[in-house]
Amino acid sequence: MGRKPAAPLQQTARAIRGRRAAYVLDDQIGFMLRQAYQRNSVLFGELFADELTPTQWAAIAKLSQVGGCSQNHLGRLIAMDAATVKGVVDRLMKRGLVESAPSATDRRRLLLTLTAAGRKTIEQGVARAFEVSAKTLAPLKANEQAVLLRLLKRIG
Amino acid sequence: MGRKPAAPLQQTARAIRGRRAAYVLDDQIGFMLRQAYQRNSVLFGELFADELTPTQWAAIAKLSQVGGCSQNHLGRLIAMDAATVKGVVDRLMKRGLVESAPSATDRRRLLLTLTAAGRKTIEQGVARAFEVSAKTLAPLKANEQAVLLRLLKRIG
DNA sequence: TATTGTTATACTCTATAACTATA
DNA sequence: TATAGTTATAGAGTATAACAATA
Repeated sequence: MGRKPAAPLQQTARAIRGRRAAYVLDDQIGFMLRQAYQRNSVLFGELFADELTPTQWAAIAKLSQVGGCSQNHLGRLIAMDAATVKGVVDRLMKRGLVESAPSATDRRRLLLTLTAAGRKTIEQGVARAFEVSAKTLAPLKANEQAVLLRLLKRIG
Repeated sequence: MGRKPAAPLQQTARAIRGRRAAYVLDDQIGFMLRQAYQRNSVLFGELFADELTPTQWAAIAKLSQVGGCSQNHLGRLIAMDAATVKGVVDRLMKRGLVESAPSATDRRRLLLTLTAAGRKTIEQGVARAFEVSAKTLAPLKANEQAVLLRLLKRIG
């Protein structure tokens, strides 16, 4: 299979020469990020049989990682707005995966923790979550995967 | 600045040796994609002063690129569900950026096109859209940007 | 004054099912 | 009949702004 010349580089070269580069939507980082994230979400839905959304998984995985924290702090850890994380946590509590208790030291805070069911969900989900990541990256060779992750982390 | 060893590779190596790798949310491709896309969206919102969302921009940019097409076809071009694209197009028509007319050759179809206002929005937005892409990629050097785009396109 | 959490509102994404018009 | 496209509806994530309680 022949490799096509990289469009983004052509664009940059043109810009340097002072000519107007065409705006090609499909070559823009935002458009690519959206498409890649969408494909990842579909894979997640297939492997998790729609028990949990990627966002809900992120919330309980992070909660499992840190042991327990306030609602707003959890939001900061997983890059979610206070209003957003509230909705996510509400749904997780309704399913009995997360519980909250007022903090003893600061009565503004709600201390979030995983329930026994929540911990079980993590235990049973980790292998599948790894598989989602592997399948998302499957089009790339191992060294390319590592490069992508390293670069992606720096623009996040 | 010292470079830290790449965690994903360590994880893979561990998995190969049969030991259980820890699931670190922040090292998963899906989590990174979501964060990067979110940062891109924030930059978009800043530069477009919330006149348009990234999705709406994608719709009119693609429409400008292809000249005109049916609603469902547009959805396929920008990886959007038929129901999703309908909402987006409805909002764009309400703002007078897009108009629709029945196709002459296949009367099932509605041919979508940009209005004069829509074409003006594209003209005035392209420079800013380029800037959004540039700012999103700014943490990376030029050659790293090209590598990221090339790899990302392959997992989208 | 700053922070935590809540509420209200709006847009987007996704999925399903039902429907219309045409091939 | 089969297909392309549209419409209706619902649940979820995202963000902003305004607000009350607490630190």
